[in-house]
Amino acid sequence: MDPIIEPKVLRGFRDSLPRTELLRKKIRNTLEREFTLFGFVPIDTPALEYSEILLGKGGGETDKQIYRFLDHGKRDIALRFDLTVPFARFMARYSGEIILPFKRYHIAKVWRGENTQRGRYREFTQIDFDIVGVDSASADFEILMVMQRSFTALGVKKFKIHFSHRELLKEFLKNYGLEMNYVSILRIIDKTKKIGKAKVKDLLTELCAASQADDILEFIKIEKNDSLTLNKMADALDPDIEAFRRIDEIFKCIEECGLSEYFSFDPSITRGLDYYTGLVYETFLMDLPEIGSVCSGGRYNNLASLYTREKLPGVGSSIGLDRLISALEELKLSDPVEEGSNLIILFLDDSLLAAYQKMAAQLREAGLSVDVFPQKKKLAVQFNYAEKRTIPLALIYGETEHKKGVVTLKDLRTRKSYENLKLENAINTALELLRS
RNA sequence: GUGGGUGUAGCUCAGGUGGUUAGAGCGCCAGUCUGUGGAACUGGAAGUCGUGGGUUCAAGUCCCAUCUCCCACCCCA
Repeated sequence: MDPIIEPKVLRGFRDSLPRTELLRKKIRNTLEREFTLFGFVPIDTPALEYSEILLGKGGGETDKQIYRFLDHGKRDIALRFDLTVPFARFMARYSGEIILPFKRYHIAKVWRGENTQRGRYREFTQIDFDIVGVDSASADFEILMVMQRSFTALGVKKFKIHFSHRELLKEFLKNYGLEMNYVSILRIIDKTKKIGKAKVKDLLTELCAASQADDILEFIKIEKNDSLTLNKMADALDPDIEAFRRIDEIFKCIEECGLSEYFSFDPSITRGLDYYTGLVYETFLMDLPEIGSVCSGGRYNNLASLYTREKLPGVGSSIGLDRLISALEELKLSDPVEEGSNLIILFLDDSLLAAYQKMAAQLREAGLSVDVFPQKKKLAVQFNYAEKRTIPLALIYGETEHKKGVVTLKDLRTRKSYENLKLENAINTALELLRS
């Protein structure tokens, strides 16, 4: 005998069993329905791109742990590690055909060769949605509302979208002459929720004076309510700057739509990525704060600068589907998915094989999803199979039924039989039982 | 990438200080039961002890390497 090859999968990669896959599909459908209600349209891009496209000219591969290799034609290529960079390339390529403002969503797998951990894989699905081609409060708010609607549609009740505006902090740091450390300071502040204020202060004092670190921490603190927080910031800065006006307008939208309970102005939100220029936000599940943000993003003023001279502002958001699913499961918000069909036709007699298939076709015509047990076996085995696959109904048709020209329908959930039914009556009864 | 832990049948786990053919429960298959299943009983299949080396007369048990998963850092989704 040949040796057996172990059916293993690559580290950080996973199979998805029907139960999981059905759940993923359901969540995708829910989200896609929301996106569509807002007028977003789907796009897709290739998994593989020229490395130059993904890495930029400098080829800063260090951070992203990109899967990169030569193909058979010696092309230097790589697997996409996010959906934003391919989107930028996409926009540059089709700038002539796409009508702006453009609202798209993109649900696809991405790959990163990073070290694995629970909820962190090397292949995972990302859900991005963006509005590009405008820089306006309306677009900013619309993205926030898509997020709010999406989580509500998924059945999440207690969540909060924390948002801020990067310009505010930038201005603040400029006053202190710290703008050259802008990005490093942003990254440190971004960790506040995770590592706590004391540690953040330690890290900050490596970059500036201790008193300045205190001032920064004071600046990013959330006050009792949003307007107090805003007032504090307005006192520290020139209250006339554009960022305040933008935040004001967003607040008006939130209030007007009655969504205040879902939003919180939080100056400690900065996002680690350096391409954000305006609004930034993260979403937290109140019953599961430890998993961090489940949906975040922000405004950028130049999406595709690497690939085109055209300036393309936008605002967008990204959800990690895998993390979202494990969160929903932990919160018991993902109702168990039925993986079976509606009805199974039991196999009692070899001579009736064709009759079973014909009946199945008729039942499917009526909109039922139908399994035919594929071979003759003990009834107990057939019933057990149906039960394991959570098939609620069974159709029994053997010699006795065949002679009488009737069928027996059985509700496997209640174990109640409905005998001597004509097939049409059985179909109606089945549809009725499924509705209950 | 750095540091720590882990790995025995499909699943959950037993297997003091190395010693003959590696066990249990659940699950699976078959039968008792020629057309109405969740019970019981009887029997059965199933394990390269993660993988590869080494030490030893002898290794699931000790040593080394490697892989997996988990935890922290990093980074983020």
